[in-house]
Amino acid sequence: MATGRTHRPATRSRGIPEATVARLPLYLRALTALSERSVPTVSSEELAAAAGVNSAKLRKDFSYLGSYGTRGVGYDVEYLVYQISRELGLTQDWPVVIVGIGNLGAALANYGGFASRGFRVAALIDADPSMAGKPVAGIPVQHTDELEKIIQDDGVSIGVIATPAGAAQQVCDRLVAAGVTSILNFAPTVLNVPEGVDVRKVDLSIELQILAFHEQRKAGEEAVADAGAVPPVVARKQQPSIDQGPDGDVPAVMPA
Amino acid sequence: MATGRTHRPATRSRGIPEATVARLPLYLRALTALSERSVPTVSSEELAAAAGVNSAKLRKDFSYLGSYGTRGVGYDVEYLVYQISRELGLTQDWPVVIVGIGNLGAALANYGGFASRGFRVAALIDADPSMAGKPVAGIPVQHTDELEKIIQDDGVSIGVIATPAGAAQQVCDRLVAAGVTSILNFAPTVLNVPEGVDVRKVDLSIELQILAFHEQRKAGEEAVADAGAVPPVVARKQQPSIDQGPDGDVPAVMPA
DNA sequence: TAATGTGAAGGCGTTCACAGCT
DNA sequence: AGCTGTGAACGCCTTCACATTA
Repeated sequence: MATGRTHRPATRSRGIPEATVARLPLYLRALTALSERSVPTVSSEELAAAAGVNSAKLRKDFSYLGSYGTRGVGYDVEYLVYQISRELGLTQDWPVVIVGIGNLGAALANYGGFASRGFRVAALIDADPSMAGKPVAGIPVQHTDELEKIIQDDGVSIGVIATPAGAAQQVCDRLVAAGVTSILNFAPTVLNVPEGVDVRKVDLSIELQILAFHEQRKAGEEAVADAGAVPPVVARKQQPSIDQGPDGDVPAVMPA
Repeated sequence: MATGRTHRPATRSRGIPEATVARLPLYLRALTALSERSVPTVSSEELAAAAGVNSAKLRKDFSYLGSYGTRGVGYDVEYLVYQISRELGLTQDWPVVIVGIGNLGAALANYGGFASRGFRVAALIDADPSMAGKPVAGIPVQHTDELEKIIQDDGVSIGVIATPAGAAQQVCDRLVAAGVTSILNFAPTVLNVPEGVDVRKVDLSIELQILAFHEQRKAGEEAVADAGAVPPVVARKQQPSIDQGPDGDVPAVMPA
């Protein structure tokens, strides 16, 4: 253990489950929409529908934050917005650096959702010297050489990596060495970080592959459902060999 | 139940856990890298390290696919690449449409990882008539009016939504009506879809908020750890009020 | 001998169902 | 009467530890 302090906070029952934390932003978004429509209170049922979860889960989630509802009535929208914002740490300002200002980095820099909720783009950083000074989303791009200085001067603790895969680990190492402790990684690579640094990844390719798996499965189920009946009118794509037995069977291809 | 067929496939033990499916692309990526370096075999320990998981989990994951390893030796890299690709449905070609060619949509269109693994950008679609015909990533943008025709002609079953939040549900409805059954949603909205349609979402804002939660927590732990000692040399940001008791306490703000 | 494949145990998250409060 | 808050049951996922096999 590198840090020499206990893994769980010493404070009492502050163990909000990770799954719950991941849903708080969803609730917050739905609540914000209600707030803008000046809706004063909302029931767990209504809010759950707006957030796309079931109401039991929502109530359980909220129970980890405290007893913020009123039985027989529901939740006070404004109050909940504040409580969840505070719990997520959005009542303070988080400066963020984006490294790698290609297509994706530029898209992120222009993303409005950033500023709206406590996040502020402190700097855009790119390794290409010809990018330096060029404004993207109204912010001048700075060269990678400045990375450490920017992070230290602005007290940046969250970094976004939007570089090519090959550069990601190196950028990550420099971010961490300079003091960044949370990283959002868009590069298709596994990042190695020391204990105490959080990494979340967003990976288009993985998401598509997961969809493809289920899509393939659907095609297979169709085939099963249609077995013995007429073939589907629109054969959307060639049927994959849906099954070849549970195990121990001969694969179609066995290299080497 | 809309489809009138059983929820689980009728075929035998093909119940690959969702968590496993989500990791298969990671393994595949690591294996592909090994394959390019002409590494013939790999142990669960090595491959797990490359994919950023522990080896027991990896072996369990692979056990759902079948017995593809050799005891005392490890896994044949090429063979595994093929098996996982097949399992994920990547041995066939998946045409994909991207709707909403703003900064993000353009970034996605230019993303190389697309073509590399079974996915092909069949069309780029945008509601702005002035975009029509303009090439992005070498592909001419088409107007939303063409959406249904494109999907049906090309047999597209996977759609990517990169529109503003306000347009997302409407686009989603049209995609689904035209035959799309898997959607990757980049818009910050909950999408309502009929049974049988898969939606995965990628939400920058949510990811950042989750990071902020943990970041805030770290700051709190530091404060606890440093209690009674000298303050940290670099006070990275103002300490959030780390805790105000487990529950039943008075909040700082109580609106209405 | 070395590393896979897998029962068994444990932990986490979801759902149920209802007690408790307004 | 209505809706929250939550113990309890359930199911999924992870981890352990070792029997099994090349």
